[in-house]
Amino acid sequence: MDRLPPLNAVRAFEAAARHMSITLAADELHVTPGAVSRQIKTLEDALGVQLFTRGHRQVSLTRQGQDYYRAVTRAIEVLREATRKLQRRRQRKQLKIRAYTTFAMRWLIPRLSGFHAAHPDIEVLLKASLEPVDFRKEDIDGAIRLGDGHWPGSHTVRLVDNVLVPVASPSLLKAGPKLKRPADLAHHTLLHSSARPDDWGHWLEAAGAAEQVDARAGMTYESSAMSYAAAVEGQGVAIAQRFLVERDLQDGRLAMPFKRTVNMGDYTYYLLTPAHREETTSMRTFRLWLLEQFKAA
DNA sequence: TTCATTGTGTAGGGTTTCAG
DNA sequence: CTGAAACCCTACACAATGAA
Repeated sequence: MDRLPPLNAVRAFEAAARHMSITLAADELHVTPGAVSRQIKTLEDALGVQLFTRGHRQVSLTRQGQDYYRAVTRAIEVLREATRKLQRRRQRKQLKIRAYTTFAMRWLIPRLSGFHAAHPDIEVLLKASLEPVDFRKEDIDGAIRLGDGHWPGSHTVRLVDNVLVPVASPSLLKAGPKLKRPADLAHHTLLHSSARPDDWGHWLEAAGAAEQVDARAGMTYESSAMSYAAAVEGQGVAIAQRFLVERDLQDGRLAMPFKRTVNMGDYTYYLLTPAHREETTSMRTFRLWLLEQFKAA
């Protein structure tokens, strides 16, 4: 049977062997000498090996006791080091943040290195999921969510204007079927995200082309990030949330065939933090940094 | 059914005391 | 100073019971 020895007994043995005295060991461990003596006896019984020879008013290690002591010292050092590491990690300020995959991939992750450079002591752990936020059940410090700004139990900070705009690859616009008026979208493949099925409808309505173009037609992807990637590849025209494709527009991977945009108003992205906890300084730093990023954009 | 609470027996670990 | 015996306290596992 592969069992660990009684660890308290090992601890007592280590202290006694180091001091070469039961009394001093007991002092260190804040117990009586009787307790240490008993622990060592327990250990010897468990191992079936004599570790100490008891002399008059002193103890000394047996041969096997010396070997065991060396091994125990190393093991305790490993344990001590592991504990130190763990505590260092705890002391480092961690922020667990939840965000949508698309938001994380297209916006947050590309900017996070800037945050780490500015605040090396704060470690941001990102989690992606669509689940509703419940700060009492889930171990997270904050979440970035899409909604109308009303989440019971959460403090909310509005992050950005969510503006819908059609995007497509420049090559598609040059070589594909003409795309002068919104009604021409009827001859193009519309790219959708299943998480945001109504975006094309909103935009076509605003553009006055809801009659001519079927807002449901086209191809649907699981996330907006996938539909944007499809647009970059020239597979069709995606309806994008503008701040998530800003870099692609700047770099020329995507272009806007129409100037018309639809602002979703208060239905946009918010930073949620638990209302029942006081804001930590790291969270405050992160919140201010987020807002700064959006202001700069 | 499921979960929380309460009661009970047991093992482990502590102290005190005393002999060597 | 150590070891052993007697004794005490506490935590834990497990079962029984009550509440949702």
